[in-house]
Parts: sequence; C-alpha cells; structure tokens
Amino acid sequence: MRLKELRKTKGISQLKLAMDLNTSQNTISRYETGEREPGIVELIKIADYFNVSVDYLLERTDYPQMYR
Amino acid sequence: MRLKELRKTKGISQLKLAMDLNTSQNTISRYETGEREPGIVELIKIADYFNVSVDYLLERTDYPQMYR
DNA sequence: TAAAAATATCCCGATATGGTATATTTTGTT
DNA sequence: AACAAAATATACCATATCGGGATATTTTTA
Repeated sequence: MRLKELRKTKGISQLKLAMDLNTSQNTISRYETGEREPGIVELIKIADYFNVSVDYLLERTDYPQMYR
Repeated sequence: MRLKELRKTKGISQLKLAMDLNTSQNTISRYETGEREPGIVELIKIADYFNVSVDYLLERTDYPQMYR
C-alpha cells in the first residue's frame, strides 16, 4: 500500500489521518507497516481521502492499458 | 463487487472460478451475494483473473479522470 | 418431471482485525 | 547534548470475520 507515501505527501500525521478516517492511530500504523490489511470499505475510504484510485493505492501499476 | 457480472460474461461457473483461484465454490458465492468480502490479496487475484482494474471490480466509476 | 448442475446457506474452527494501553523512536527546543 | 513533546510502532486481548465442508435450495438440461 502506498499509504505512508500519500500521507507524507499530504504532510499529515497518522493521528490526523486516523481521526479523519474515523479510526485509530495504531490502525494506520499497522496498515503502513503492513502488519494488518484494511477491508474493502476502509480501502475505499483511504483512496477517496487521497483522491487516488484503489489500484494506485495498491501499487498496481503493471496492468494493461485498456483495462476497464 | 462486479464479480457475478464478470464471471457471467466469461461464461464460467462459480466452481470453475473457484478452482482457478484456488478457493471454494461457497466462497465465490459469498462474494457475489455480498455476504463476505475478500481480502486485498484475493481481490487482486480476482481483478487479475478477469483483467480488470480493482476499481472497476469494485464499481468505482465515479472518480475524477486524472486520477492516479 | 427427474437428474444433474449450479448456487446459496448452516455450522464451526481458525485467523485476522481493531481498540486500549504502552513502548519506542523521532523531532524540536534550549 | 539533554529533555520534552510529538509521532510511530508494538503487546495484549476481545471480537468479528473468514473460509471450508457439508448440505439445502434453485436452476438448467435431457
């Protein structure tokens, strides 16, 4: 997950992100370290928050172009 | 999830899909009925299988264009 | 309309998840 | 450099969620 990178770019702390997403700081930490994985709902919340596609968030760059 | 639709388009049964994805038929059924949600790994497997983006799979059509 | 195929659901053990609390690390100030 | 504060990571734990096997139900086919 490109979470840490996106968060850093936005210049916010795990705590602020956590509050904005209605979750807790340690949960964000775990996503970033890869210790835990968010469910689909949370995944979409995160993508929306940073205005990126889920594919981008998941670092899926290597897919065909005319990909729906 | 646009799973049922994709599967139907491909004209395969839940069982065949399950075997191809190394899982069981009831798991596919539950994804399709929305009773359960796949984790990220499974989600990506499914997107790859059908050659679609995760966003498409998740029916995320309503996002800005120059979206990374 | 009976058999076969496909799909949905029940039950259950195993695993993963998220929260609180706490430890550790990093950053900033003097 | 030393200390305080902020930021991040980890331990423990209760609970939720997951997936499988078995089975029920529905749909398709002959």
